[in-house]
Amino acid sequence: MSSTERLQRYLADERGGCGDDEVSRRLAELEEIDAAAGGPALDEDVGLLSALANETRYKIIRILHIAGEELCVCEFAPLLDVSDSAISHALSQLTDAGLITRRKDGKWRKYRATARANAVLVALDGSRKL
Amino acid sequence: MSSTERLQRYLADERGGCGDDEVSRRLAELEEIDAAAGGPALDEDVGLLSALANETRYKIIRILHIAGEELCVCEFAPLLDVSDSAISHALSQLTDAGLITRRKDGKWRKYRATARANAVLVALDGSRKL
DNA sequence: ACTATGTTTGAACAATCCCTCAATTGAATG
DNA sequence: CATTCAATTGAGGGATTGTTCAAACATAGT
Repeated sequence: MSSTERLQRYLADERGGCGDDEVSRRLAELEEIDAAAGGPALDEDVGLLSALANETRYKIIRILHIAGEELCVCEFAPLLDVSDSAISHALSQLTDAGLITRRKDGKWRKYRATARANAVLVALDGSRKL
Repeated sequence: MSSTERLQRYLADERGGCGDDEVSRRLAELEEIDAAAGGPALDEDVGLLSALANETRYKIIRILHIAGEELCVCEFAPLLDVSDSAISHALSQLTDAGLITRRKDGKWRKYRATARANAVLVALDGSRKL
C-alpha cells in the first residue's frame, strides 16, 4: 500500500476526509477513472497520434485534408522535401493508423484522408488559440 | 524541373490536359494547398501531437479529461506505472505543448486539461469506428 | 534551523524513430 | 519479352525519445 500513502496524506490535507471511508471512496473514484482511461482505445489512439506526430506525415494528412479529394502520390510528392521512399514509408504508417485509404489506378496510387483524420485536424484547427 | 516530370505525365495520363496551361494550373493549385498546409500551425500541431503520442502522457491527459477537474499529481500517479520522475517529465512536456495547466497549492501541484486537449480527445472519441 | 515530504531537474543509456540507399514489385507500352 | 516508370520494401545508421537514478528545489511542520 505504499503507493497510496501520499494520496492518504493529500486527502487528509486538502479534503476534509480523515477517515478510511473517505480515502477508499476517492480511491474507488480514481480506479474507475483509470479503468475508463485504459480501455482498448488507448493503444489505437496512441498509434494514430504517433502516426501524425511527424512533420512529413502530418503534412501529407494536411494536404489531403485541404485537397478534399483523393490525390496521386505524384501530386503531393513535389510538396514534400524527402525521398519517394520516405514518402512511401510515411503512407504505409498512415494507412496502418487508419488515417488514409489507398486506391490503385493503373500504375498510379491515389490516397484520401479518412473521416478520422479529418476529425482530428478539425479539432486542432477549432481549438487553436487566437 | 525534374520534380514535376512525373506530375506532367500523370496529368497527361489521367486528366485530359496535355497542354502546358493544364499542367501549370494544377501546379498552382497544389502550390496553394502546400502554402496552406505549411503555415506556422504545423510546428505547433506536430509538437502537440508528439506530446500526446506516448502512453504515459496520453493516459495523463485522458485521466484529467475524464476527471473533468484539476487533480493533484499524487492522485493520478498511482494509476501510472512509471516513476514520479517520469511523470514529472511527462507533465512538463504536456505543459509546454499547451495540453495542461499547472497550479501550485501549498506543497501540492494540481493539473488540469486545457480546452485544446479536451477538443482532441473528443475528436478521437467521436470518430472511433463502432 | 532542521527535517520530512512533494515535485522537479539533469545526466545517462537503451530503445525507438526517420531518413537514405539499393533492390524489388507491379503495371503499361513498345 | 524487354523496357520503362510508379511505388514499395528492407537494411542500415545517425538522431531522437523515454525511462530511471541521483541530486536538488520548494514548502510545511517541529
